[in-house]
Amino acid sequence: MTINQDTFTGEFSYTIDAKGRVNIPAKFRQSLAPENDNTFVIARGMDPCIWVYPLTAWQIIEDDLKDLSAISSINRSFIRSTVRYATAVSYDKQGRIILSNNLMSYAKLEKDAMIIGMVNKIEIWDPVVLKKVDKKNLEMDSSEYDELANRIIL
Amino acid sequence: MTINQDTFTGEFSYTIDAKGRVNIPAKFRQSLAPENDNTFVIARGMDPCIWVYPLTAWQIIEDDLKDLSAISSINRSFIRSTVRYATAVSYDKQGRIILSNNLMSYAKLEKDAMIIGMVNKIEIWDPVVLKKVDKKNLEMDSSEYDELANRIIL
DNA sequence: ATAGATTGTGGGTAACTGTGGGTAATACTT
DNA sequence: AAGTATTACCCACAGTTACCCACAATCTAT
Repeated sequence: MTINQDTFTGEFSYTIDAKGRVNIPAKFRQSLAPENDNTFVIARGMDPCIWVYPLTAWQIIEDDLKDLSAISSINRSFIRSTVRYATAVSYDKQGRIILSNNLMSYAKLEKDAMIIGMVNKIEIWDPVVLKKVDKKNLEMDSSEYDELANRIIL
Repeated sequence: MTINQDTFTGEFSYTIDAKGRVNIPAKFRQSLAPENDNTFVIARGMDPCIWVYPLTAWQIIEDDLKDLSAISSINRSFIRSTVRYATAVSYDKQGRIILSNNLMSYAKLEKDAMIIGMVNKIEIWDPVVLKKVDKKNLEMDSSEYDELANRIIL
């Protein structure tokens, strides 16, 4: 059962094979809208992970980039760095996509991968890196975090 | 007789079987609005228990999460920690849902489960953990508790 | 009190999913 | 142009999941 089209939740553990292929969780494939044509766009995440967008969502991001002049230079440089390594990838009959070497080494991915639904996109993490970042976040965020929780969680 | 749609009250005791299935109390199933399509979303509770939302209630949370900008790292980690363990689950012909291993170990669930109506959502507790938390709350909260009671008329 | 329906619990089976590898087609190099 | 490397597509299999049926206990109604 999927929640919404192009909406992803949950955490899954997969392995990357010798050819650099990872499975996209069946649940995510099912919630991908048909217009996307079995295609995602992989890009550099702002955290040390790979971001995976549905094709059509990525197209909207690209359109927004055209209005970039209005935005600060900091945002421009961040957008440049995330967009730069973006690649469209379709999954094969078994539901796998191929990760580029660039992105794999950026996210320090090797054999194991944690795939996390982030509502409008998907993240692919190396388990060790993820654990580290989790720990760091636990130590840092709490007050703003609580404020968010009060606003959003019922 | 149900009180309101998508509103849950009362406490029930159930067993989790070898496949990780628990029954949703018939009373709760009956008060679940038809738009939910026999589907709940299970997620990590703020206490060591599982939170169970009606699908449509969860969709509202998701929509709010979509509006958070990914540029802020706090937003990102908040989204990640909220959505990560969230899974949509429909109940089967016998009225059972399947709990993920992740959530079961988070809530220390094994064989027995207490299912508690929390008005807009449902909580699933391990009986032992629940008893402990109840006891701790009794010792601590009394002043805040009174203050709440003054605001909400019973 | 009894019959019928409903509810909670257990198990079986067929379809699907994740993972590995193979082969043909394409691109690259010299 | 021929050989080599890379990519795209196909097949196979084991483990898991989703779905179905069964039954005992409880509740409802006459």
